[in-house]
Amino acid sequence: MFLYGYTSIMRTIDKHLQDDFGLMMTWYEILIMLEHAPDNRLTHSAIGEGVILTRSGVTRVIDRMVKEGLVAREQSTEDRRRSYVKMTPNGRKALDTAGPDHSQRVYDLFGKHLRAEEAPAVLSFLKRILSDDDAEMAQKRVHWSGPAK
Amino acid sequence: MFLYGYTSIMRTIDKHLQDDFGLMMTWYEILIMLEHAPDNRLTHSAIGEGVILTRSGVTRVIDRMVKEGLVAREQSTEDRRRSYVKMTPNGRKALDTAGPDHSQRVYDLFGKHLRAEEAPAVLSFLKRILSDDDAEMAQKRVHWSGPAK
DNA sequence: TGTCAATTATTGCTTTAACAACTAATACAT
DNA sequence: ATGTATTAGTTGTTAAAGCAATAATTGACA
Repeated sequence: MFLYGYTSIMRTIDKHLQDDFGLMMTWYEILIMLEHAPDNRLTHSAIGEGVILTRSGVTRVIDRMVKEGLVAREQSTEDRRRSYVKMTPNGRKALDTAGPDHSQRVYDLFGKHLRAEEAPAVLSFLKRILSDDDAEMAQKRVHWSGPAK
Repeated sequence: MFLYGYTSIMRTIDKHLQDDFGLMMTWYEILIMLEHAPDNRLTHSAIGEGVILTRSGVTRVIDRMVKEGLVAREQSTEDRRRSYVKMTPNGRKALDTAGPDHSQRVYDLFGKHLRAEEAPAVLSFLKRILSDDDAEMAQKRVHWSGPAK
């Protein structure tokens, strides 16, 4: 079954990241997001959308990451409700350390198995699934972002 | 990103199952396993392997399912350490009710997007990933099944 | 056959994350 | 301009699941 396989693989990846680098997978993904964000910082909401976490979830994850020195919070000046989360040098270091190893692992588990002839079919299939899900999520987001109605 | 998309889809499925039928996805999967098991019953360990849950996790999930009347525990007579988990008529009813709807949903989210020309490539790709993961899990299982060493 | 090892399940404790209620700040409408 | 609605984030509480330790059997072998 798909579900089984995927879950199992995710566990594997997660465990490696944690055991080898002390990084929760969520942390890793947040660091990746920050790496690509302008000025290496994002609001809580942006993070929540990227990682699929509720607002309270984000608050707490960030709390832990702050405690570990991977990110820092900066109050926004334009909109004082907002908190920016910014990657610290320490955070970047963690990312640089874990990154190659992690990529390799993902490659071993997924990419390695993708043969050239299959690539187009597989990719277009996945793309279709995801874009469809995005559409569905767009509606959900209302629900997500606060108590519906 | 794969991770994002998959997680998001899983959430969608999970939420529907819960909202519409009051079934946790794990419960649903356990019921499916039981449906195909001889005499509709399995030991805790077997369930744990199928659903990817630690032993304590299984104990507790089953506790809840028992409380909901979906399954019942039967002490094994041959090996008195074992507890069998058996699907109750109520459990079957729940499965029959949720099944078609759930299948449809999975189809909408995944299957619908698979075009005939792509099917062979996608399937063989997935198969390779999973079989490789199985191999890796075989080693893990030691780890899983009890404190390593 | 008696001791030591392995297996099966349960329980205590901790962590992660969701939901709901709340606070603070900003946007909008009249 | 002021009251209402929205939005951003935090906190309290609860549920699910992992790890470690334990109990109860069963297996192995010497």
